[in-house]
Amino acid sequence: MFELDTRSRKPIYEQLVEKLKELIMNEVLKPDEQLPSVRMLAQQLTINPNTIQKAYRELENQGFIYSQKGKGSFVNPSEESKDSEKITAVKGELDKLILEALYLGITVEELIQLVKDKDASKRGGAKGD
Amino acid sequence: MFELDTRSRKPIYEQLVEKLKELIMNEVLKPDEQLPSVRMLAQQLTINPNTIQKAYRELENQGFIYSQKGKGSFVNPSEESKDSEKITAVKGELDKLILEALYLGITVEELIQLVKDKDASKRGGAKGD
DNA sequence: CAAACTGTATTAAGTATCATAGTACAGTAA
DNA sequence: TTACTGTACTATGATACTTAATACAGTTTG
Repeated sequence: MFELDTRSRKPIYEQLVEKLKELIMNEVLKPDEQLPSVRMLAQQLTINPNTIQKAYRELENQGFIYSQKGKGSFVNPSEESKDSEKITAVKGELDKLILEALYLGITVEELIQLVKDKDASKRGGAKGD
Repeated sequence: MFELDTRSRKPIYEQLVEKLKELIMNEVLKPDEQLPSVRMLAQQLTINPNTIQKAYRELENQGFIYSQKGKGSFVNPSEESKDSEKITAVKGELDKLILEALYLGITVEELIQLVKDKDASKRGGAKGD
């Protein structure tokens, strides 16, 4: 289900958060679908359950999932996870990256195409990666 | 010259790298212009010289500046810092962020406008921030 | 009820990173 | 020489990451 890079400078739980976010945003994991349990996923990835839980807690804080004691963790419908603070933050990040892209010589047209492609793959449901 | 957030979860040297990158990419710091020396900047920001040097080393690794023993550190002309690995990496980051932006409900038109605005402020030399 | 799942919390230990401090060496320019 | 530059190294304290071992609380199934 995942590939984690142990020798990366990025913490394992962060890599896990990124991967799961991607699966949720690409609707590979559907709204209200149950995620693998903390212990199950830990066993599959050969990682400590605490690390998994840390990732799940982070995903919950970011609004991507919700957890219920005794039941499990589930994908939060996207409408629930939209808040203005986050939108502002993402726009700020985008601003930085676009500046860097332009500085590196990537053209405006290329960037626009990147946006359009991503939108198409989202609507079409095709695999964007 | 800078504002650093000590209570941030981000390391000081990383914040410094980000700020300096921005100044370089916005051409506030011109090509071949000399940066403040390690010790000077450390004194101004009230942080340890080692931390400054770590930031400069990182900027040098990323191709944004070059340093000469006994002389100082200088802004690398942008042509020198374009390498394909980096372009690929930035595109990958952009891909992730665009997906997240669309997921949060930001429209394609908004994103395209963001790109155009950034390009305009770059060409016009106006302050984009 | 009991067993087997769920999420959650806590403590401990080892490792790594971050930041500071102090010192030192090498190259450049007045 | 003097006073700048970048660079390197050791040491120390604080914090973050990861693993480990338990433990508790809630849900579901038999």
